[in-house]
Amino acid sequence: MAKKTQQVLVAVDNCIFTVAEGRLDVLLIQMKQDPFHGVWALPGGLIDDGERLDGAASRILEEQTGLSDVYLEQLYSFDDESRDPSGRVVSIAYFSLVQRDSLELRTTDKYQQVRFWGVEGLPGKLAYDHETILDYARARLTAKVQYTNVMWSLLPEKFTLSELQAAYETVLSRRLDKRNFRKKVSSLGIVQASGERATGGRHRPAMLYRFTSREAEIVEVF
Amino acid sequence: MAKKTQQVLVAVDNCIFTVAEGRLDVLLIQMKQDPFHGVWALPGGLIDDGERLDGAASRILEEQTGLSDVYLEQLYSFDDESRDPSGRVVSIAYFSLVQRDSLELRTTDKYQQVRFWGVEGLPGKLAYDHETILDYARARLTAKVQYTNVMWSLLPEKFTLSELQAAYETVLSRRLDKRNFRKKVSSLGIVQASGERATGGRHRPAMLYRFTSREAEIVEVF
DNA sequence: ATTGATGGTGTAATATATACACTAATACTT
DNA sequence: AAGTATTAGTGTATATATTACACCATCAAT
Repeated sequence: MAKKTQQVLVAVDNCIFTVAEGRLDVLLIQMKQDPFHGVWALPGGLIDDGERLDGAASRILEEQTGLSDVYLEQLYSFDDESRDPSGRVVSIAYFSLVQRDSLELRTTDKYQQVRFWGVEGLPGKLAYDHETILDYARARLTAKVQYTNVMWSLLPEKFTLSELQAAYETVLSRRLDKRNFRKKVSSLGIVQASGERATGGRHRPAMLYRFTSREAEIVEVF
Repeated sequence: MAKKTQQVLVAVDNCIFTVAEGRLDVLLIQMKQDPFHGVWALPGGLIDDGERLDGAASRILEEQTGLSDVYLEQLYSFDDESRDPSGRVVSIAYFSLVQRDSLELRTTDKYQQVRFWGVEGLPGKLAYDHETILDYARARLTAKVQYTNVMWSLLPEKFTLSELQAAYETVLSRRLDKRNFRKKVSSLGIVQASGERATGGRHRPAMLYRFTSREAEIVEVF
């Protein structure tokens, strides 16, 4: 491809999901600078020269939210002409699932705040075309949990089967049958008992499980 | 996102598949200009200012191969630093399935030739990172025919069930049972008998079917 | 009339998915 | 110590989906 210049910039945006209290949450930052003063947005920004797309996604996520070591998966490219009022920007979106505990969020003085918001209770319209990106990411997430074991990235190392089931129910927005759920995960072999039990509940203690593999795999879950 | 300039260009590349004689073929052009003189490549190029990504993909496909009105689906973005020797180029790849008959291929004087090649018999190493893109597209294609009705874009309006089965077998690289195949497609309701029969074979004439819908749909085929 | 080639059909066995209800073990309360 | 509230944990019967498998039908060509 020939040498040339273009009036187009390349950016990345990150859709980071987590599950908390039966809610699917997405990580947003609140903008400070016009034209989006006070508006919430997905963490994102322009790539640097010489920087790979996924490297840029990780760097920008860390800068804007404090999250590091997140496995980001490329989602889709968005290039609506009007998606960025400052000019033509093509954005390559990334998405990820993280476990909410063990996160310390912090942002820089370029942004007002960073926090998770329930996807059904967003703080108003998002900046840019970020609602389009979020919808696309949610659809991908719903599809993805059904044929891969990505759910591991949402859960701590050890978890109960009820917690795993609740995570699936939240992402899929539907209830699952407890016995059938357990039959399925055990026949798929994606989890194994750790021997330990969850302590402290006002009820029978639950066995703690762990994932047999924390690699990305295709498993046809639900 | 702030005003800024970047040392990165945006391109699109197209992976156009078809099936012929039991082979999965991909459309390639033969380059004329160095550093890829004589080397085959996927049709692709830089986007124009003000042009949408999918518009650029269609335009470039038409310019370089003569194909128009092809439904292109965005595949993935590739940004290996060394993918283009002339500098940093991010390429958004598109892919499609087309029916081979009724195609008139032509290219411009910027390229030597355009033609389909069997994916298992490529004419040497491809230009850029186009083998990576092709591998990715093949994986997507294999996955996609199994849970959508995209196969329609590979077939003419009317076709026999044997032709449909052969197309699936080629894309999936495995044989399917004739009776089970027919049971499945009829229970899915994705095809309907046209009433007409295929003529001219030295054998019993086959019923011609057509797809009930030529819209993209999720159907869980195989 | 025969031959060669592809079209077209059904059933039984197995595997998978679904619906459904009770007992077990703990913490807390009285 | 007994009772209560709460979540953990388990099995079976039914329905649905998948798989394996073999023969006759219909045409063109000879």
